[in-house]
Amino acid sequence: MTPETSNPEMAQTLQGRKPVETSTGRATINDVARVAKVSVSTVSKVVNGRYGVAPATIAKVHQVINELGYETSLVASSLRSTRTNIIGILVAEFEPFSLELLNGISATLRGTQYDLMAYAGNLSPEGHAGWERRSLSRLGGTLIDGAIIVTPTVEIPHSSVPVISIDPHTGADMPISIDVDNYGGAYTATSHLLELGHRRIAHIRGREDLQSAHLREQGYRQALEDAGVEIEEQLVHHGDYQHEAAVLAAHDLLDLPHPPTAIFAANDLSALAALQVAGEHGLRIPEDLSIIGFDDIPAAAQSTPPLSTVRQPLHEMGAHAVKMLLGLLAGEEVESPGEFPAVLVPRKTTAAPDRG
Amino acid sequence: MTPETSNPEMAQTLQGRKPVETSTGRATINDVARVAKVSVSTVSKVVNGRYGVAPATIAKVHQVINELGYETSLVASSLRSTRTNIIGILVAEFEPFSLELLNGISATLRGTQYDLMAYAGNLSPEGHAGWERRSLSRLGGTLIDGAIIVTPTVEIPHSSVPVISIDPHTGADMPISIDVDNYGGAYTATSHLLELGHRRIAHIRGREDLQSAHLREQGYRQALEDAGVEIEEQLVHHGDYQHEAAVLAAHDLLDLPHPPTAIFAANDLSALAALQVAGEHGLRIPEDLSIIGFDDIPAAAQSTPPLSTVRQPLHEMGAHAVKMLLGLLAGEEVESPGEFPAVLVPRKTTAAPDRG
DNA sequence: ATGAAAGCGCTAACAA
DNA sequence: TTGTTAGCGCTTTCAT
Repeated sequence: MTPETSNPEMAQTLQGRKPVETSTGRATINDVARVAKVSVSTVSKVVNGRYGVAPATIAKVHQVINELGYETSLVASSLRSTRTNIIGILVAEFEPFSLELLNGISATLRGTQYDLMAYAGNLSPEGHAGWERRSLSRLGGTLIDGAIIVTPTVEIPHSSVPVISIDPHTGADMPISIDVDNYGGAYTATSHLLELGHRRIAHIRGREDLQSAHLREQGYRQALEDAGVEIEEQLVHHGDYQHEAAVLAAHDLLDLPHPPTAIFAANDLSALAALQVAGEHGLRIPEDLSIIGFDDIPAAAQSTPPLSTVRQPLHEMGAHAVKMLLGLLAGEEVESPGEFPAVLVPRKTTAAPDRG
Repeated sequence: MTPETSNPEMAQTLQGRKPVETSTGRATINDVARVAKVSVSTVSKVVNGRYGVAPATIAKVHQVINELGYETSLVASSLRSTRTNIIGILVAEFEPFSLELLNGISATLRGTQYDLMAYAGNLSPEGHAGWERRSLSRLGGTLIDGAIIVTPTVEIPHSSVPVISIDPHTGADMPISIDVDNYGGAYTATSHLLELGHRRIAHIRGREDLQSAHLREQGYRQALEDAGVEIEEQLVHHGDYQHEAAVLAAHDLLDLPHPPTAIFAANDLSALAALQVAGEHGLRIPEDLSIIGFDDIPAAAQSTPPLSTVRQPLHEMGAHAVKMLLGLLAGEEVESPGEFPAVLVPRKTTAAPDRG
């Protein structure tokens, strides 16, 4: 119960002009209170602009705050109060897809009262299923006022804070979510190849447990069917949205006795992998093989040749997520919007098949 | 002092199989302790794998944890203990530059014990000077074990956690920092223009209070001088690394009675602005005007025509920052590395001046 | 092997 | 107008 708990050396600092640091390198509200000779609650009131503090006291406290370089601890205050004015965005990792989204989210949040905290906590030893539940639970309710979860793979439990999910990969009982038209985008990509004159069009799949992958495959199949092209099952190859598997897939596909003239990969990462493998096979792109991806990540524009793809309007999707979340936070009713349109971005990896 | 503080409804849940939720939507260590009929300290020991708990107790506690979906609160535990295993990256905002860096940082952190938290807290009403100090103070010492600060503009105070700064824009007393060769990059960009045959080369400056801007201008001036080209001061125009000012600058420059045939902008954002203005002036790029930027942000590759620029190896710089920070965290001595090389990326906005 | 109790830095009733 | 007090959820001695 003795009040001399910490940093006794700063007891009479107001007269000495030199800036004061706490021994631990960080001033606490207690330090401020002691130096200013007021109670911690008074300091708290000043810091939070509450009514009922004498002007002279306010001035004194502010002076000490400046002297000590005091800044309220996010952690401590968030533990006690409900509002933190921080929006959390939870991602499995910071790859191009999340980064694009983050860009749109950040831009939309500018000028509002909210700060943005992006958290990637995929590093659990048990693999990464359920990262979203863990992260949300660890941050939710205290640190952040609301969350945007990117490509969650499992159901999000009803959490203590409002949640919006972007491009959820399960079909299930998600909270309010934002999605691209996976089916339509795949249909568009495949049709583009068809219109160029391709008939032997292969597909490298996405992760089997994710609904987006299924929808993209369905779009692909439907486009072929509508064009009256029979689907050869050996041209539909396993993949999982990652580089490794796509490299394998591309090898298998190109080693076929009668290889495809075009490949539609379920995402850009896979398409880029196929592009690389095609090069190793001595194939010229797009003369010998057309390749198209899905997502339009930044790297797609920078490959040689630049990758044709289908774009998810990630920027707009992020922006929309923010608007919905702010609505939720303001206590409004919000509804999931329809699917965002996927648009064809033809670059240099698609062309008519070489009839030579 | 009564132990029945919260969630009394989950008192006899072990027999009922259905999953239990707390009334507030989030189970706490107290809920677990009560349901498992042990003390909170025992639960804490189990969660953190401390010695001295009976196997049977461990099993029971784990079972309850699963039932309740309990997850330790980052906020609460970080308030009490020193280690959080979270690295913080502090940015003014999530723009392309920081995002690129984040990408490299994230990749390097993968597989380590650390999670990554990126925080953008520029939204203070007083403008954004000093955001780095505030953010660091708010998160440091408790939430994060170490920090990487991107383009800090003021001196970083000795903080309670290890700090690495990337591309600090002051020349001053920074903590360990990572930097690109601003001078050399600017020299390279200007030389590129010179070699193409340009003589009337304009420069749109960066923010005057930032050292990087001065170095880039010096590189520009030195390259001209070394080439024996006299500098016309009216061709060196104010800018501040932002779109707005660059638009103004480009207008002024192109409205000159004897306009430049080439522009070296202090960063890509400014160059892209110039590109846009040149279009409005009816100029063909690169026939009528060459433009080169600095940074190589993703948007640079996607403009029409794609922007020639000088690249900062942001990925490597981020990776290096992580390595140094991990070293610091492990108690090792680390030194600031030399400047990272800036490399010329000629794209389609630079060409020999049109002699027509 | 287990639990009681103190306290991390802060906010918010409530008293004075 | 100011201070006292009781926690937020957790970790950590220190008893038992």
